[in-house]
Amino acid sequence: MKIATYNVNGVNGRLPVLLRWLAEAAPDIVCLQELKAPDERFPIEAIRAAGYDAIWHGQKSWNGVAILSRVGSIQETRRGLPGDPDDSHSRYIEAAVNGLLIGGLYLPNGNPRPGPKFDYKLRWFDRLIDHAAGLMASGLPVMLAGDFNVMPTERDVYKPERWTDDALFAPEVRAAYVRLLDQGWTDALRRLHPDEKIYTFWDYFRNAFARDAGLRIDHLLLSPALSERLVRAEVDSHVRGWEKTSDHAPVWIELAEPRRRRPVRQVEETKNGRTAPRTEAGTGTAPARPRRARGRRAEQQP
DNA sequence: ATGGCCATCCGTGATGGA
Repeated sequence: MKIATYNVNGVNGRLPVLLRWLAEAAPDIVCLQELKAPDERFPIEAIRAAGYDAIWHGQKSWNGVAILSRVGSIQETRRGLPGDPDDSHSRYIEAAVNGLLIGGLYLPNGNPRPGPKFDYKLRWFDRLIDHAAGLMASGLPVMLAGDFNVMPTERDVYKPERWTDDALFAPEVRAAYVRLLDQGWTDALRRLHPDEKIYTFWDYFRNAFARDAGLRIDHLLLSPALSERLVRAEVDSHVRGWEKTSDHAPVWIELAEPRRRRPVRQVEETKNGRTAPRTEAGTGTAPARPRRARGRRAEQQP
């Protein structure tokens, strides 16, 4: 199963690029950010014609998030983060899709720093961390995906020294990202590419894409049950080079099918010794993992 | 250090983005 996140920077202005990328990449599930359109102007007909169902939370001019799927129904579980009834920004949408729980998010930019926008970013981040704690505690296979507007480390910025005071790289914001990950989330791109230069955004100024002056700010975070299914994680950076493109590139992961709990006898008959030790079919030989990583079945027991 | 670009809206510039 292929799952992507893409900050489209205007879903209507970007529709040809979005449809071209959907046809080429054929993701199963997509989180979109920065729709920049009210609910009634979401291009649902074109997206259905491309083979996708969708839910969306729009807003005039700014923000806006959506979840697309071509693999079964989308059961919306939440729109908007809890913790601030006065928050009018459309920045979070959550749904159960194809056996996963997916939170699609667009974290505030926060510039200039300091200032009220930066304060809003930190408060929003705190609300995300609170909500994510509940998702993690559920033991469900959960993914948080979207534009986090945070470069986690110096490796994720083309020129870190120029960004130290920016709201995307400020110490408080990076610390909040660490607090989130410390709940047990896995940064999918970094786990599979620990030392590579990976960017997901290149600004429109100064020929940034051609110079590869980029930032890594779009992330896919996996709960333990999903992290162990992660097989690929990539950035479709060539899309950033298309005409009339977004300043972000699509980012995606590939998840293996959930491992089945087969009888031990069947495992031993069908596999040689190389894979048999990895089974969790009651052999007690599965590799040590954090307690949270136990299967759903175990979590449901009192 | 500055400004560069792009999308949106009852627009002819302002604002937000990162």
